[in-house]
Amino acid sequence: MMKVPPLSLVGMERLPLPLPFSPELLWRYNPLGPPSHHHGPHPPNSAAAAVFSRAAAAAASIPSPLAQQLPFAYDIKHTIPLNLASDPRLWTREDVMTFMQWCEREFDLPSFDTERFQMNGKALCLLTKADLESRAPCSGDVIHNALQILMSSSPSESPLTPHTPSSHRMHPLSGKGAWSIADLQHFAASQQQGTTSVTLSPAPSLDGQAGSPQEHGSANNGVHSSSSASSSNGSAGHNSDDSEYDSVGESPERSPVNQSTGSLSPPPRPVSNAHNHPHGGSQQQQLTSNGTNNHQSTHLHANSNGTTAQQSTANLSSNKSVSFPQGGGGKLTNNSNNDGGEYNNNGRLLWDFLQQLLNDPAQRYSSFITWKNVETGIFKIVDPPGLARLWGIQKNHLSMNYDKMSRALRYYYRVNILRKVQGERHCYQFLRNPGELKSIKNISMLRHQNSPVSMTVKAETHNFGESEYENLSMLRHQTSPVSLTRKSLPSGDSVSYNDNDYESSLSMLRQTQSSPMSLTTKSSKSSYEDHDDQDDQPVQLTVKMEPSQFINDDYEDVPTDLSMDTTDRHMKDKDDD
DNA sequence: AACCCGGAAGTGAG
DNA sequence: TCTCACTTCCGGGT
Repeated sequence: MMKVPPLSLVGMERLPLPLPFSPELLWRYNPLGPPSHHHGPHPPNSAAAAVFSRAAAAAASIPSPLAQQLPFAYDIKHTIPLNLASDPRLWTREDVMTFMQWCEREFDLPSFDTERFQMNGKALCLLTKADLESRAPCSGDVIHNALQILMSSSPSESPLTPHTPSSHRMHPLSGKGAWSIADLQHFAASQQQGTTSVTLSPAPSLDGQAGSPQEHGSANNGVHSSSSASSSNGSAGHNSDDSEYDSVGESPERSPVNQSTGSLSPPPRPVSNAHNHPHGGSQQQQLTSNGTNNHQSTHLHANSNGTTAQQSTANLSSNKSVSFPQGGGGKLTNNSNNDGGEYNNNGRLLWDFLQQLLNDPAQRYSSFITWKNVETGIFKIVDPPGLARLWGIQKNHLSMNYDKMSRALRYYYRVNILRKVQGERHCYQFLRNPGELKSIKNISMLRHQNSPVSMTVKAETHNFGESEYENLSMLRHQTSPVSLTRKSLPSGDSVSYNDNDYESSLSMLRQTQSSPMSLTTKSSKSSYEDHDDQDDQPVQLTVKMEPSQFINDDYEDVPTDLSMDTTDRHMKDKDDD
């Protein structure tokens, strides 16, 4: 198994985006990459600003320990006004102003619109480069790079710095607002250096929100709604420091990563809200320092030298706001402390990862993956190789490609998390909403509920109207504990589920509900690879149901005049032809 | 050639 | 040791 293949992240240039997972991810990589970037002190003049920018970018791409080796990084750190803390995240609003004015002088930058930088240092650091550039068009990149260097040289916040559990819980964005391309490249380089393997810690997804076909249609009105949903959660995510974020004039401009990680990585929250409150007021981050949850799942990371983080605690403890109790490094936290008992998989699962990309408030990943119809959960992988690379990074499988990733996607067919949108390349459809998925302890359980194929709806992507969708949604809800399975169609058998089939299926459902069938659990090597025993049956409708979940009345409401064509997934291509 | 499919075996984390 | 959620590889189809 090639986890770290000899490939670089060539092509990551096309990924000028922060990944939606926590920048702490980078910490896991040993900072053993050669300090190839070495730049002299930046010239303190405007002509050198570009050089500075480039140098800073290079420096910023280097993990903190390396950055600290850079004269440049050293310089800027010691050139900023003395009254400024070396860690910009500790700055007050006034400090930010001081810094901005210093930058103006130091780099001969145009005057800033101070109104646009009415924020504290932490908020400033949360701004992405794009954010900064939008606020300071001619100098945002410089500011960004300067901040990156300062942050990088601040031990506690270095993405690559080993850290204590407490540091681990810093605000996901505080360390590094985003993965720069350089980050990725450096990461790849460090991987090639034979540094240790890593476990990535993605940001958690937002639950039960956008992209969930089953979410009440009103909950998501397209991209923007998902964005707003995330945003609302995002603000919720900044618990202890909300007041400070207030200083950020335009919260939407806050770093999307920040938003996504903050909002998408809700610590423990009541499960009941996952479904009922798409916008999850419940997702208010319980970020108090009591955080037993936090510590529970946090890890102590050691770098290659075996040293554990030690230097960060001071900073972090002094900066209360950064403690962001997220499921410790993104472990699948089945934290018993979790009131709701939901699993916070933190984007570790593919579906969650995709949801995070899709629901990115700033839509920064739309060049990789985008909703085609958020109402129905249909999305398109715009850049399959790119997305696969992102996923590979997320999982530390750098040899990931679309072929492999799509195989993982196909496993979701069986558990009715996804289906393929027929006839459209790279188009898939979520069949379950994230909240629902998160409430499921493990996906394999779904196969017992919806095993291999439930009534799969052949939806027309473009005209899958909301009403129709609602029907489908309802149908899926109703049939959630039930699956209709037909397997092993003989070749040439073109029988498909037409409306009549669907009717008969419903009929079966209604019948079986009065005589519930018990679930049979099989163990198999591959959790998704269960097979029913009827494989030899030409056409076999199997109804599996979970009596306890079966509600009679629900099926009374199932529309019988669905205008959609229902078909068995297994039939798809044959039928289409 | 790219995409899509699903079987089979393997992997790493929990 | 077992399960889970993939990952990897593959042969076959479109």
